[in-house]
Amino acid sequence: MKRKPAVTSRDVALRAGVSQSAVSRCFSPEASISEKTRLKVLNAARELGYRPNSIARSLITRSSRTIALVLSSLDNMFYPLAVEKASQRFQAEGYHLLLFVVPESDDFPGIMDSILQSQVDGILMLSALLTSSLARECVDAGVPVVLLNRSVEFEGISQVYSDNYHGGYWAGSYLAMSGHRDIAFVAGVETSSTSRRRHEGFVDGLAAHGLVPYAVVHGNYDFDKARHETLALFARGQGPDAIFAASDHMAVAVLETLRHELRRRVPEEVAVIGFDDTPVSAWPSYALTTVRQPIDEMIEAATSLLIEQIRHGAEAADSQVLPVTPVLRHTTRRME
Amino acid sequence: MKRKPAVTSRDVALRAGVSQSAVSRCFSPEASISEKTRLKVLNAARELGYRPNSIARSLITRSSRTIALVLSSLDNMFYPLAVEKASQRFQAEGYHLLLFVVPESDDFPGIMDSILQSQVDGILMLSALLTSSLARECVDAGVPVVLLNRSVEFEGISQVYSDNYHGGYWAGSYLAMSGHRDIAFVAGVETSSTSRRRHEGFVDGLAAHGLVPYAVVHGNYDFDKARHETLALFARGQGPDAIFAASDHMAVAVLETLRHELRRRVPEEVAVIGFDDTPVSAWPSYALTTVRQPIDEMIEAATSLLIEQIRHGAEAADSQVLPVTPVLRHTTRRME
DNA sequence: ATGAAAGCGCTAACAA
DNA sequence: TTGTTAGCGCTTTCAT
Repeated sequence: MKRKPAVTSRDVALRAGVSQSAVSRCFSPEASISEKTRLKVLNAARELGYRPNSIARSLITRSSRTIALVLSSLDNMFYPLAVEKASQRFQAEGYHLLLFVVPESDDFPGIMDSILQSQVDGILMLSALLTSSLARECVDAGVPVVLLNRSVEFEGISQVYSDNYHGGYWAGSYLAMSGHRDIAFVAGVETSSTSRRRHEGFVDGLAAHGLVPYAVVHGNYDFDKARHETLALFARGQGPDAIFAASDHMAVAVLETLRHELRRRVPEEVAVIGFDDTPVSAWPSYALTTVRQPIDEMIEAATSLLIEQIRHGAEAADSQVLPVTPVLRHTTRRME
Repeated sequence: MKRKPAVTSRDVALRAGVSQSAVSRCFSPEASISEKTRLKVLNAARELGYRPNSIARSLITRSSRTIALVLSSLDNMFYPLAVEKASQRFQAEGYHLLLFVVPESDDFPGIMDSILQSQVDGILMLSALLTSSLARECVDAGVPVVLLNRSVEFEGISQVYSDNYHGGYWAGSYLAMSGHRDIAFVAGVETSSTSRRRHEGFVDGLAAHGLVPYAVVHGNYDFDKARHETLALFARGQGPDAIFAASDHMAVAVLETLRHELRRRVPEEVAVIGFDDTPVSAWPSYALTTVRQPIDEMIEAATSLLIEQIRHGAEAADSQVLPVTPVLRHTTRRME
């Protein structure tokens, strides 16, 4: 387990003929040190292959300069994209990223414990697993948390989300205005606030045109589950003439099932709308009409909020909601 | 920056009326301690909300129980899948994952420095950026490295890769045997050993049937670049009657371009083969014939190798090559 | 089984 | 500007 004894600042000090603290100062930007000693130290350091031990530094500064990024799956491209963007931002700010992929079924309190033990400076949550008691633990431990597209009934925690309600509303009313009457919703995970808000918006959007949903099924944000539910939707009766899915990932599953298993033409027989606007929805084979979430801006806002809160404490906790944008492509009919 | 003073083992010791080392022992599994004190300590710890500080532990044990996972992009689904799997494996072994997404253009030596400073116990490289001098630094620093689907001219570093050469060979010879004569290759990044080996295999596979490539273009593993190169392939002359792409991600770009921009029927006019077998290639709209990389097994092998090496030192360095499997779907014609 | 004491490698007062 | 000193919170001898 142990490695060969590493080169320490003392070794460098000895070799450079200066004190250990001089070496330390050499490696912290704002410390004052003469050019002469700086050079001596830097030389000795290079010769010895010295690298400051950031663990020791963290211990004393009480800051690991590390952020925990928590999510439950990477198979919806929304998440890889978010991770990539977050990684860039944090790297630019001098933070490392500790990644936790926690399947919904896992022992989440245990994971939270392990996250808190790891002394991260902040937590960026893209997963729906944070209960309010867990949230309280974070706040008690003084660890800033920002939730992305999640919500928890606990204040003092920042949240960034897109306007899921209006996205759902737009989808519902757009489909209604396009002349559809039997409009189904493929929801995400039942407990997810994101899916619930989209659902609510959708229902209200339909209601504005005197409609109620043809059916609501649960796709759990999962490809295969969405496929099965689509099949089920058409198992008896006519089936819907339009489907709104709570994510592009599920919308693609719906589309594939419609075209290749149910032999329905899209959008002529059944229209489809997704949510997210991940790259796949722009691919010509799908050309999916969808509700765009401004993912880059969302990550931008979330990281800024988190860093702000790390620097200035809990009073910086805040929430932001970003607008969504309809993207019209070819899985819906042109209105009139 | 600093947080409220955390609860330390001393606080717990005071409260429980035992020594600080007793508290420490309580939280290390193999230490000997009486049931009585254990209970006292555990109670005090709970009351105080104590959580061992893993930074301090790392400092003394010289092991952060953290692995650096380095990759250059997440937009090819191969990588998110790999990350997810790796995360599970490492989590199960009690390691944390530090994620580094390093665009090829970035200052890689600088990043390596930052990785080494962070005192990770090991590095899993899914990126092609490790030069041999950087590799030497890792070995000098005593940090085990495992390369996945990469290679570097430096020994003492473990490598895990799939049989890229035979994958390429199969693609080339299969297309030749299916009666194609003008077969193009859409390569990945020029410097990537993975793409090069696929290329070599492909060329030899054609040669076995007396063919040479119709053309070789560079898609850089990028969707848009692959699309442009596909367009270029058909810009003058007839264009190829079959295309082998070094990744599914590019193969999808090829397919989309072929069908929707060039109006070629696949596989009747042009056949397409990809590489990876990511989920997208199984989607009915593509039904992409491809060469499957056993991604789970690859990650499994790589993580095992890395953990082995962390435990038993550099002499455990080893390499493994895993077999690939052709997956016949509908972007190629049935032979004869 | 338990406690005292010695650090791990570093930063941050404080003095000089 | 520099060196001295005192820890950060923990694990790990070494006695007891």
